[in-house]
Amino acid sequence: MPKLRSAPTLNDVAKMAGVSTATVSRCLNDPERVVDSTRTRVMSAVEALGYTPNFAARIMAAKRSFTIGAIIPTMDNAIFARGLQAFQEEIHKRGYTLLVSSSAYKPEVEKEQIKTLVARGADGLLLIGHDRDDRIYDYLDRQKVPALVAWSFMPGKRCPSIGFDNRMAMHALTQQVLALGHTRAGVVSGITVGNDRARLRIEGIRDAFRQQGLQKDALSIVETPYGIENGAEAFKELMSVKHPPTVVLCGNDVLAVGATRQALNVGMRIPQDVSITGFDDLELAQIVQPGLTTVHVPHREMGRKAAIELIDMIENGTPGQSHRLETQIVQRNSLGQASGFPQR
Amino acid sequence: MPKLRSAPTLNDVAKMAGVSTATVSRCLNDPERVVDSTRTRVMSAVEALGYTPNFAARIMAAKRSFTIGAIIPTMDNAIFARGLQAFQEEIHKRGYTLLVSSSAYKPEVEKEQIKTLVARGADGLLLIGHDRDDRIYDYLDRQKVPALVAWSFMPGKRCPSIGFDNRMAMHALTQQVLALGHTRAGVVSGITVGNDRARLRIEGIRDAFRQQGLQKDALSIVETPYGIENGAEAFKELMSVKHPPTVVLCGNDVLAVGATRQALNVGMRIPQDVSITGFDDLELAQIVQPGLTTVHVPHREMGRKAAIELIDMIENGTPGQSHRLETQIVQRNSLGQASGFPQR
DNA sequence: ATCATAAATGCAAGCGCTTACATTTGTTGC
DNA sequence: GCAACAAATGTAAGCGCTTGCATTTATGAT
Repeated sequence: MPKLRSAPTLNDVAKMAGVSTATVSRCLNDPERVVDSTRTRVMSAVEALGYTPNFAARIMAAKRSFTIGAIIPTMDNAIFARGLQAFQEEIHKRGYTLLVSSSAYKPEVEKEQIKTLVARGADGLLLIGHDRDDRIYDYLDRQKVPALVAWSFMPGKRCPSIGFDNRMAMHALTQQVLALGHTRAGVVSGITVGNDRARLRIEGIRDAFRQQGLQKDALSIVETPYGIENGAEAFKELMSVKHPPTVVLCGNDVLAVGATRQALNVGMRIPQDVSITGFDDLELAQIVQPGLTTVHVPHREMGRKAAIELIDMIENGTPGQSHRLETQIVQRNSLGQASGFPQR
Repeated sequence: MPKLRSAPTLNDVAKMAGVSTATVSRCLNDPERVVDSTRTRVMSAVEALGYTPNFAARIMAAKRSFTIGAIIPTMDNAIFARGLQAFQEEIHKRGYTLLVSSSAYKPEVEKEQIKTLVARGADGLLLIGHDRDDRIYDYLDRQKVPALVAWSFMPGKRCPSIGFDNRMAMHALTQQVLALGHTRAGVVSGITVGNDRARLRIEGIRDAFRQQGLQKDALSIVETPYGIENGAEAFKELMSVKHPPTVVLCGNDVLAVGATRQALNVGMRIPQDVSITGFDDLELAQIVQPGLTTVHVPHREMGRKAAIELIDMIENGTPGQSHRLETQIVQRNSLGQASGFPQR
């Protein structure tokens, strides 16, 4: 029976070059260890056969894959794109490949993806935010796969993190808002369950209000999934009360853009009639009219640092160190004084 | 010497449950084949040990991974996000996992990523556009990994494709533009080398101009990488001549948004002073002011159909069938009459 | 030449899983 | 109670690669 032609293996190459599989393997992974003449012979056999190593086999034998996995909540908008791109560039420079998958903000999907990536031999994992079942961390420990959290900075958690202090950043922005005389604010937050970033941003707002001695009911909060449409809906909801807020603080730029569109649609002027702020400083923020006042997050730097730290954890077995990055408020035109302010 | 505690294997589970590894394997992959009582026993061992199968081993033994790879040119903006999300949802429904990587529009990186994904046992591949070295298709054939092209529709190529006719779509848009009296157009295109989409869109524009009997020099074309900033730069360049075009056709929405910003920055009114069009109909297009007239691409449908087709190729060994999707021109406000038109 | 030493290569044991095939156990009809 | 068959389980051979160790070959000092 004729054997099906199938992908060439190490063995085929070895036979063709007249050497052992070990030598071929070394040729590929550690070329200095084999003498020039054989190497040339082997390489031309590789070429002639169009051989590519089978990673599954390689991973299994070497227990090392030079692959890093990342699980992000969504690919559907730009929130994670820039940082991840930087992450990928950096690890690529160091000989690793990135595999990404998205959890759609669903904890159980994330769990599954983590297992998939680990089972597939990822040498390390990049995760977003700290919020997840403790058993996942146990699992990672047991499998001895180092993981690093980004987009959040909370040292002392089970996973080292590279990011910024969501709470303080939002706190600073809110202080600025309050200084402009606003006393009633609406908040359009992302879904907070399983999302520490969203939760902490709200806390930051609350901190500032408390500090200013404002009542609790000065704040009305709506939670909604990320998405422009959702931002618009939430804005509508916030505005449909007797004394609507004079400013709407949004959990991110995508929501803020939705809010902006809705405001414009119903003929409100920004910031004269209502102020709007965002978070992230995506490209969107400078495109929308009026330009969005928002919190700038150093996405690329975060991606790069995360890559460096994670690879250190992988290669040197270090526990990993957390890094805190600075955010910065970007003034554009969507935030103004509260109407009627100053008054005395 | 104490053995390092390491991840539990099939063997550990088998021992704990007092069965053979074969039974455990069957429990996991084909539960009906094992009787209830043993299954319970095995499952609780799995639970107790926190066992997860090692994919590398599984792939190697089963020659099947239930993984599909996708290589997209970039994750840095939203162009591919929506379609890919739909793709992922659909394959997930059918029990597959998606692994994504991005080539940064570099052919040699793409080639490497393809090999990585194949070597890693991907059962099938989703590729963007047809433009690539023939040897890559040879390689895919040899490895017997089915591949499908999206974002392009060109039956008869080596790979079946699911997408739209970039040339016709742009042709239709340009006809509409010309009907408004424009006779000099600027074009901001993506880099055309290795990018059939970009090239075909330009061809579509040329077709329409030719049809209208317009001179060749009525068209000035600038190529630039995708990116808002680049769009702005390109626009500036196009406008810096004696008789600048009255309309700028952009290869995609991202470039168009950049062009829009630049126009606004130098005080031009859109569309009174200059018209701008895009391609893709990203969310961006409705956010920018004025709303962008563009070509709507059915991203989600494309993603879904691609998933269905590719899985059919994988599971039934079919050669794969190409599907053509319809695009649609979306009128917003960035396209208007040529200034001074109608004139006679 | 000769022997110690280093460099290059080969040998073969796994890595953790699936699966054809063999064996055991359970079921059914008479 | 037993043959005949089906269902459940076990056995063991790989899948393609890496790598510790053994062996061969080259190098160089004497």
